[in-house]
Amino acid sequence: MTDTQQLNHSLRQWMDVTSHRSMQDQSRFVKSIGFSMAQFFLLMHVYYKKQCGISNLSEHMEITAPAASQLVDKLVQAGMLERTEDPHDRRAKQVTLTHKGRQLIERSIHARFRWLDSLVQGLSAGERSTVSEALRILTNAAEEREKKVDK
Amino acid sequence: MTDTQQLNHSLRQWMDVTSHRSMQDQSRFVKSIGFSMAQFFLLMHVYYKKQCGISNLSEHMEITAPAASQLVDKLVQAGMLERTEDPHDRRAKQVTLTHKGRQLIERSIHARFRWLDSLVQGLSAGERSTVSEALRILTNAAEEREKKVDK
DNA sequence: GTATAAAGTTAAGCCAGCTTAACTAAAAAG
DNA sequence: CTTTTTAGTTAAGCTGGCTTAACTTTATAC
Repeated sequence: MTDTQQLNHSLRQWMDVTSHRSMQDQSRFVKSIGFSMAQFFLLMHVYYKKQCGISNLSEHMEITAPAASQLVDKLVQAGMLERTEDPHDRRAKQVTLTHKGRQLIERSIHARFRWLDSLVQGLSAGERSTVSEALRILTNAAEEREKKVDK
Repeated sequence: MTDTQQLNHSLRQWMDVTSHRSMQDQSRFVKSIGFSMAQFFLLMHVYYKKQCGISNLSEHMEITAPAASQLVDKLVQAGMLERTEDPHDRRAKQVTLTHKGRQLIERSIHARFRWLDSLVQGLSAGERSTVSEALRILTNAAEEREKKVDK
């Protein structure tokens, strides 16, 4: 087996295991906090964007502007989002997370983190350092890639 | 920084990057094939269970039995699931994926796989082997853990 | 400065997925 | 062999998220 085949195999196996897990966990978490997937996705996007407008959200989530507007509305009412006027363009709105909203997303990330954490709990010191190094490599690669996509 | 701290840091960073990505991709994929999240989750569960009953699904997805029954119904009509009578207990139904259903889930896994794949594309040979080894370790750990949970 | 385009909202209506209630049929318990 | 429990379905009704259509307000083009 060549190195490339080896890697492809590892990737495939890993995706197979995690695709199951992560969806399940995510969906349970979202349900447990009483939000819908749509609402959660939206909050997630704002979390990573830090700040964005309605049209950005609608584009990103592949829904119409009214749908985005309404979703934001409910999340503002729920105290998760803040919607303010863009000072540079008074037509536009700036949507940002409130403290409460940010906490929620961070809790969800932490919940996912715990699963991975429990996995490495049983590993030897050597295995841990290999995993640690690999994750560092992958994270960097992901960030590099993100930059390119953002153009 | 100790090894443990190092690992924790790597884990946290990685989760931060992937939690964004994977949800987004998943949601886009599901939308693109014209299914709902609920339907997709259900298919996913059947895929990993190989075969299961309505009550199992309802329990697993945390919805009522009628809801599960109805979801299954639509997916049977869509040609994704097969619903047969359990020979050992004629009250129960055995729900399994059709060929078409299995293909769909495999395509979704493959779609996620492609993202990871594109990440490792730019890595050096040394980095690749580290990543490959780490994924192997993690996959094993996940499988071990799964066994325990299943008791 | 008028016309056009863009950002967002409001309103009306549709559909999917969920729930509860009421039911059928088969198995398990007594 | 009757009673109770279990597995699943059907029906009615609610809600949430989505869409299109119509509108307001601000920015951009000519």
